[in-house]
Amino acid sequence: MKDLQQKIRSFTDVSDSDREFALQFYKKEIFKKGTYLLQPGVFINTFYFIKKGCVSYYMIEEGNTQVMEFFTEGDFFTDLFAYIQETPSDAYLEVLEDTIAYTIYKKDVEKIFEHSHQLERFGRLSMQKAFINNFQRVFQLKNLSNQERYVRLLERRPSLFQRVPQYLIASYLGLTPVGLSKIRKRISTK
Amino acid sequence: MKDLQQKIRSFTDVSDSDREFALQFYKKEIFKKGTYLLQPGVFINTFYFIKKGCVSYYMIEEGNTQVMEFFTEGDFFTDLFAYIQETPSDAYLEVLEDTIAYTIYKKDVEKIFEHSHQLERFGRLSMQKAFINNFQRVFQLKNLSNQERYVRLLERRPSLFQRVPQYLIASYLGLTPVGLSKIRKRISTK
DNA sequence: GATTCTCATTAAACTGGTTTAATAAAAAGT
DNA sequence: ACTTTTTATTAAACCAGTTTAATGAGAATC
Repeated sequence: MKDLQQKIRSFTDVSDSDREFALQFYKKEIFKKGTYLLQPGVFINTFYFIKKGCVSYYMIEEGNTQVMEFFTEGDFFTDLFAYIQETPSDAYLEVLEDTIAYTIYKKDVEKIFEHSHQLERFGRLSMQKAFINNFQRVFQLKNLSNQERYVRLLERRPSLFQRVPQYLIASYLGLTPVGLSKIRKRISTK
Repeated sequence: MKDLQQKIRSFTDVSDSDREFALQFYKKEIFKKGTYLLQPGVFINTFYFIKKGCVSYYMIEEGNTQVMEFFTEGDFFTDLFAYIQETPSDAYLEVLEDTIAYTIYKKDVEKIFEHSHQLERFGRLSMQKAFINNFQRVFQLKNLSNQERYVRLLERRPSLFQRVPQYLIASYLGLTPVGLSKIRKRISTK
């Protein structure tokens, strides 16, 4: 759990004993490609940390798959919207590659935050991080063209294009596969 | 500061003494229409709570004003992105109506979170709220048509249309004024 | 090795927006 | 009250995407 320890440390200073307390609740799990960690209508009470692998977070709106996010190595994730609000999810979490993750139940996460002021702070800073990520998403969706968003994704997460089919990336960018293909062509011929 | 007290209470249980501790740092301020609370290049070290009035949060991208949010009565706000990251802002916070707000400095916010575990938790839950708001924004930008977003805004924040010029609402929705006008016409003639 | 399935590209017709510019109406300033 | 400024609508030309359908190429299955 070195990677998980390191991740926690990257947010804020937590004492060794606090970190030990937190880590005891995590358990390592392996998920096969094609597994659903979550489906619509279900309550989600698990938080995940990816050690190795890739998971997509998407919804189906009027028959169209809408990819909200891809999670990869080093990401903490869950359907945070349903998790926080404690409502049935509208989303899928689908394992795109064989994945190794550390998992923890919400009730244990709450025990951790309850355990000390420092760990509660870790919780606040984690939420800040989640906010920042999401804010950048809003910024890009609102203020950048589809082409600009494609180019940025290519720059910032190039490995995604190696491991995820293009039609899912198109959906993530808010495009159809045809639309993305056109953009790629436009770029390559100039 | 009844409204501010109530707002804090709505997040989590905080003892009377903790609440007193927090409230001491807020001061009431009045801002005239047209005032900028923030401009690009500046560090923001203030958090605001609106008692009465309206403030827009926008950026200028390639010459175009891009409204990210409107804040009104009962909203906690700042340029949370620049505030968290402690980087110079890219944004404006412009007072759209004469506004009464309670303001607090970041260093005092940090004192508050430091003061007790319960207040730290209040901080975490506030961040969760900010995340949820922003998540819904991503959802709508990605998965709804412009027309659907317009209709929803009309339903959910009808008073905005009374107090904010339409071209700013267009920008908030990710449209030009001409585009919004067309959508309004399309809806009214069916 | 042949077949099937999945995925990316292309073409053609279409659509919901944009840009630019003109007009009208309302609000603000003198 | 008159003028100026701000805001919303409309029209016309345009464009970046969509939808549908066909084609091709690679990977998986038998």
